[in-house]
Amino acid sequence: MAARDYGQYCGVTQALELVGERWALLIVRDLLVGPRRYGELAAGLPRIPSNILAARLKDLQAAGILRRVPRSRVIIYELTPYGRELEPVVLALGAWGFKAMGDPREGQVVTPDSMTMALRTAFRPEVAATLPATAYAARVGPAELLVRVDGTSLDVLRGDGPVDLAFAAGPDIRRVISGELAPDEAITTGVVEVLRGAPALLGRFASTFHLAA
Amino acid sequence: MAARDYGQYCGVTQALELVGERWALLIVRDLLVGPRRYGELAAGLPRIPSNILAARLKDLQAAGILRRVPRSRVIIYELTPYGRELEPVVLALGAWGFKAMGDPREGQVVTPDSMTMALRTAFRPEVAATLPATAYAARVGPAELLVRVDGTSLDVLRGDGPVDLAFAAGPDIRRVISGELAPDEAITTGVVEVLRGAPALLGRFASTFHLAA
DNA sequence: CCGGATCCTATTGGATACTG
DNA sequence: CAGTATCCAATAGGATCCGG
Repeated sequence: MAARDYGQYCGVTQALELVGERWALLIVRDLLVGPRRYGELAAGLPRIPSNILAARLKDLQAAGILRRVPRSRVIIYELTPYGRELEPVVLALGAWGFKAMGDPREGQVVTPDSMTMALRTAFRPEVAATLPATAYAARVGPAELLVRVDGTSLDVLRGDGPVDLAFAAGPDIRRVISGELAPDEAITTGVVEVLRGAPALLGRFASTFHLAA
Repeated sequence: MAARDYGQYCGVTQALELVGERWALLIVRDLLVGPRRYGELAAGLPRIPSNILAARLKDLQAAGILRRVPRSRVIIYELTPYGRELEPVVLALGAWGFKAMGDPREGQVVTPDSMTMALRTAFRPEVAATLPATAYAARVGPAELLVRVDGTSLDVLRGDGPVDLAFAAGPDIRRVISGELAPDEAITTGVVEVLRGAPALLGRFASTFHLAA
């Protein structure tokens, strides 16, 4: 889309010329979680052809959205400050798309980076501020995340650490976040499996992360 | 983009599968201003081929984003409530893209609907609330808009009416909105031509509509 | 193995002409 | 006016290959 011109002098068209091409905003989505190597991006976007990934990285770099940083023999891609300003766009798209997500289709996966951004989208700081600081270990499919909520701040990390509640769930966790499925019901029906900690803490999780459907 | 699947169970990918195709969000942008006929959409998107416009309208309708409404012999396209919820996405894109807009390129036009959405993007209700209600007639290129600000509410309409300030400008009006160009300087350099009313009111306009660059 | 580049095919988009 | 139909150009997808 970049080269082809919409022919309008307008912020929206300008934005779409820079990040409107297929896959571009998904690369940005993953880089919003943190700097990534080429192979990590490819792994987080399993269906992207390698030539397209290479082309997009080039385009996004030329647009000043990301930077290639050589770091001890490997190349790291990271967003520039201007690229990071796309976060509201990605969050708004994610919140809107969330409502249209039905049940997972055949072959659809949940990646750690997409899950991280989904949690950021659903995070309600004003609710979290009223609750005690809590750490969760959330496994959704193959994505294992350490989620730390403290006051109005949210951290989602890969890796382990001490947590108050550890649980595993399938993509149906969406129905808990949307409020369609009550936390205790999610546990009794097996949608969420509590691995460690007090099952009641899942209610706190559901209050902290919520998006209307 | 719609049929081709990103293969992820994620709000962002879901959104991009529905509105990620070329031209789709521009159709939504224009429909956010108001219901439009096929020919009006085509006029507001001068470079869209008619087959693409027809295809997008079909896709967007199938996705539940817009509706075709037969109204007294003609067909009107209007957003559904779900489609209207894309407004934050379009505003976020517009605000981000605004910063990357350089000077207008050859052949780029400003349409009434894109200008309307740009004003909505730049509107600062918290500033407007501190100022007296004001009506402006703004002509930017061929787009002539009646802009009414009252308290925290903004109305942008086509057509005429009594105004406090009428002015004409080129695309460089962007530099006033970004704060690059002071209102009085815009007038003395001819970037903005005041047609009726007190030139000092352009300062009020610039405070009311502002987007950082 | 990582980070791409290349090649070829399949789809999509663009320009224009045409029709109810 | 509100779209279809057609044909060509541009992009995306998929497999494979290459250099450090």
